[in-house]
Amino acid sequence: MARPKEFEPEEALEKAMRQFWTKGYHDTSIRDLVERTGVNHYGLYGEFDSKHGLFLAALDHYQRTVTAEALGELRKPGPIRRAIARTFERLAKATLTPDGRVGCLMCNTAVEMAPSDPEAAEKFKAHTKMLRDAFRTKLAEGQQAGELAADKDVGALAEFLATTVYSAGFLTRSGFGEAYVARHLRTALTALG
Amino acid sequence: MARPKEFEPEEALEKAMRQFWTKGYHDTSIRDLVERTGVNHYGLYGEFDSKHGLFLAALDHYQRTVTAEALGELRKPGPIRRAIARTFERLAKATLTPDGRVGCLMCNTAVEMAPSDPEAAEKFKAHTKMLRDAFRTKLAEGQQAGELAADKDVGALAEFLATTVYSAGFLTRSGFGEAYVARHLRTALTALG
DNA sequence: TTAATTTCATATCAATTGCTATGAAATGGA
DNA sequence: TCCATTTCATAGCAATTGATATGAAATTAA
Repeated sequence: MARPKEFEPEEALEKAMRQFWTKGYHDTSIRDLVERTGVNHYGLYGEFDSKHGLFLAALDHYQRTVTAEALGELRKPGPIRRAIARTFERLAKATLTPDGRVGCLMCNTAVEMAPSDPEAAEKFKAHTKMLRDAFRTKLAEGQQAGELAADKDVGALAEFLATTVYSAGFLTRSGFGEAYVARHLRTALTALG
Repeated sequence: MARPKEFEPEEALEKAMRQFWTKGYHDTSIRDLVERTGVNHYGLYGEFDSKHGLFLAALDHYQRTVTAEALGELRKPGPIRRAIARTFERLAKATLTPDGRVGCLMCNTAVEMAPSDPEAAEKFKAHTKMLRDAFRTKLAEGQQAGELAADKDVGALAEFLATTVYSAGFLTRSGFGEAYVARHLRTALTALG
């Protein structure tokens, strides 16, 4: 019994996420977000309370979509090295979007916001945990199957692989080409022995 | 035959660098820099032209001091693994300052500025080259001495180690503790075989 | 049709941004 | 001492920031 919204919240969130992903938090203005999403101030604030609230929602959206999707590779059965390499490939591909070499939103956010924004830092930590847990499960599976030496520290390797995901995003955003990133990932994988 | 300056340019540059290191470019205001350096607008602009000019000078200063100093470890004779581990230790220590867990200024800058600031991106690339060249020289030396398998790709490993330096800075800035960072560096070193 | 309700579009707010202008203060040469 | 020169301290500039206020437009229940 009122005027209907002219936008889809999920769609606006997706667009806002891409804006933050490209330009970061501080260098993205409300006006940028209004222009990008096509949603006016009233709509954005009604849905997300503030610029900061929208930002946190965008971080959740990133983890729920981009990351969760790529980690699907680790849940497929098969040799661990191939599964991990494919996960890397998918995540590396996600660092290149129509907006350019945007990198990884979580890596970008950690660098820009973690020291000064506890809420953003917490979202980042949750993201890292998601990566680490997914890698650890697959690694433990591989160790049991004899694909990974028994004396390897699965926990340490899982942390290492999670950090490597951020490294790939970092390299892409920094301007290094796909070959450079691929070389880094290949070298990192040798740590599995 | 005029009023003398009341500040030391090099000292002001050092303080400005630490401000950018802590808060990044966009979130550092001229007023922050004036307060931190103790130098007034006139002095800063007379010496560095603009906020952006001061930022670029701070990047040079970082490479000339913090980084160059740590890479000294690689020029000492001795086993390569120990030399690299010590370089990592020194660079990791530099990510912790009186301002807190600031990370690596070049890593921070690459994430924040590289896509939108060609001049900052160039400074970052020069920094990466400095790291990579230093690692490559030491690795080649070690390979000749038989410390590194002959089939190892020294160039790829040098790139990997350079990126690992940024990873350590990233982890510290993100809030991970020293043990976490040390574990990452130890795992990364296993890529040397 | 009317009235109530919600969204839309726009104007505007105080605060902050990078930067410049202005005049006083401090030096050394004449 | 007086003057030219340079720096200092402060005020102020237009532009932009995140956020809010206002009134018109669109919808449904009555």
